Amino acid sequence: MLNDVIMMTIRLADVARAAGVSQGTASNVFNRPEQVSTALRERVLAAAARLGYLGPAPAGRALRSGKAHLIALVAEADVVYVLTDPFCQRLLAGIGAACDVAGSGVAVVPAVTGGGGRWSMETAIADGFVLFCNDEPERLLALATRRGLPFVAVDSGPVVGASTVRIDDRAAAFAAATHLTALGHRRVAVLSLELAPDGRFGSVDATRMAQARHAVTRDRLAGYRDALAAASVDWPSVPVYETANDRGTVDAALGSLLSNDPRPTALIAMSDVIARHAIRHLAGLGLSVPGDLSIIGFDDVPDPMGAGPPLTTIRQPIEAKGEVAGGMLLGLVEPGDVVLPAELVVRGSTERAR
Amino acid sequence: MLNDVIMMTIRLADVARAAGVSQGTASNVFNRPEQVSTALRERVLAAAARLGYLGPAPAGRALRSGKAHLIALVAEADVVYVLTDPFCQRLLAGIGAACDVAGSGVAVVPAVTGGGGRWSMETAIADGFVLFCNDEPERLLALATRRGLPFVAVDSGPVVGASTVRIDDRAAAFAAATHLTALGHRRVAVLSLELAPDGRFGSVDATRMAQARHAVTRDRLAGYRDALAAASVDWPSVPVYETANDRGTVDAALGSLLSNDPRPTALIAMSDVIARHAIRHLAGLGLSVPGDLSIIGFDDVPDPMGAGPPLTTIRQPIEAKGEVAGGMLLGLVEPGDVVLPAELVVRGSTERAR
DNA sequence: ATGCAAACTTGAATCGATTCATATCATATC
DNA sequence: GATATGATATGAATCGATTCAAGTTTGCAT
Repeated sequence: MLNDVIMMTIRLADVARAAGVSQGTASNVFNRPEQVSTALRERVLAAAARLGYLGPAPAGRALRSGKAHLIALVAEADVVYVLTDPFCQRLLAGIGAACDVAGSGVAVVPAVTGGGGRWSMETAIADGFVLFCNDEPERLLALATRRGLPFVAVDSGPVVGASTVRIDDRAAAFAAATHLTALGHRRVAVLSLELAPDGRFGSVDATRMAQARHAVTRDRLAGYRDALAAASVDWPSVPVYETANDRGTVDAALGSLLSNDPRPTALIAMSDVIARHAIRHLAGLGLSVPGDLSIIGFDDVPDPMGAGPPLTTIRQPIEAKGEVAGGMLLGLVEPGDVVLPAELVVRGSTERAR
Repeated sequence: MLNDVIMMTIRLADVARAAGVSQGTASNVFNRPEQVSTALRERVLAAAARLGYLGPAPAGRALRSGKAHLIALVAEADVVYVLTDPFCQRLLAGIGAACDVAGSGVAVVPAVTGGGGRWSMETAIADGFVLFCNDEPERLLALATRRGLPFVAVDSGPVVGASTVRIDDRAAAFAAATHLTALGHRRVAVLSLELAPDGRFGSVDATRMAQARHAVTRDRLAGYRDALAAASVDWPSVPVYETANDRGTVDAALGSLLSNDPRPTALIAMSDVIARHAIRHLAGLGLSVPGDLSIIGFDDVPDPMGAGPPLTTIRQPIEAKGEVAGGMLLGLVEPGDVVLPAELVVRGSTERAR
């Protein structure tokens, strides 16, 4: 024992023994120093230093205390996706802001892992989850409920019995479409996000539209419709195309859309990403924005490419969404259904119809 | 006991008892199902379902197994800073890529926390750390060593006994400055990152330069010097200004720099952030880039503003840095001192001197 | 001296799982 | 029929701390 050459990790119990105090006291030295007399505290600390004790082991502490001091952003996607997507990045930064004030950490967690992965919402050591619902929220909500830890859903729409954070997508979309009609546009088309996660894209009819399951998509669509109808544009004849928020599906949608005669004078994109892909596609065809077509986006995320005209869009407070959601989990914000403000930002991608 | 109304969490032991097997067997059902006969496995699973067992509790598992399935990016900064800084974001995405293949998660950790924060490199439950050394690495390295978990340092320069990931900053800086001299520029000035973390900015003399502690800064400076000297530019007379990579210090540096007569024809910025601030400052003065001055940056990070001319710069593989560092921690990449390639990217912010 | 409250310590229980050496049992081999 | 083999199952030890009721001291006023 005395001459043991094997390097062993020092435990709190070893420190306590070396200092000649109980383990409870040793624990107090590290966790509530004011409870321990100065002399004893120093004796224990000295013993700890002498033995090379590294401080209370986080895993043991987490097991016993039930706190991990970590909150996680969960999405139905890879870790890389979350860390790469501009929306998620800003959401994460917002969560980080809340964590910084509470002294917690932030992690990224896929809802489930494939293969032998051991890191998912089911296995993550965390105190709570922020659910990023970029699609029907049911699955994520079910998983989170099953895990039995607190959670807050972002962009899920209202959920009974759960805390949620969102904007009024319908009103914001109404403002977006109204901006265009106010500029005199009457031949408009909508480039939508996915209505259902079934891999179907392209032209959308009324049946399909009624299937929209994701709150955000459904509400934005409703807002566009209301605004156009309010301006006496015949909604059923407005072309609506479904895209996957990526280059391929936007290109395909535009290819089909632009063969319509007469061509629309304005495009309503349900995201800035879609809007920018559209602008790129149009540029490839020699069409200018807003000269030939006006385009309005949604979200107000910076352009990773740094190219193209500044986008007219709806600014939504993404960081604030994260900060509120994280704050709820950390006891900084009253839980509930929080609706944050969004606003129209007019830049250079829209102009008066000719 | 039978009529206990209190909701209690079900433990593995409860499941084992209910299924009439040992706890060891119950554990095997969840962790090495192939070790357990089908009949028994189903019996245990049924008992688990009946009791509403949520699966092995992560905290208990982490304590016993010593694995957290999480790796963390550590910086001497807030969580928000890391999640906001474009360099860190990409580093994080690279780490995430490695995590995705290994089935691990990724978190952000400040080196130390202020106040009562419980989340720092000392307390995080993780399997290893990626150290983002944007300054002298000593402190971070010491902290990581003290914590006793594996770590990999990014941008620390070589460190004996530790794994590191970096680019050849000196060679890359040489290429940057050579690009300018090859275009005929002879009156150049350097906008540097911080040489020492003491809050001193502005004009840098030889003494100060010799104090450069951060490997990246030191090496880039050396590269610029070598390249300029190789083109017979008198290095001691080249103005070097230290900035904090932010608007204020860049503005101040340029204010002083541009009063020199004759004015430089080219600026060498040690980061794209500095370069963009410089361009903005010059634009405010009615000076155009590259018309009036050429500017070269470093890093190749996208412009969050999406404005200004496309920047000539050095592209460094930031995601790859993260992926390699993470990979080392996860056993996907051989540990060691890895030097990744960087390359000159010529865009529109530099042109031939007149 | 005595009584009492306040301050400090202790010890044992507990958090929830994993691990591995050993025991059991049925089958296959000679 | 005896023995070796492989597949399964067991149980106790262990990971490393926190917590709290109960016990012991100390300090102070009377």
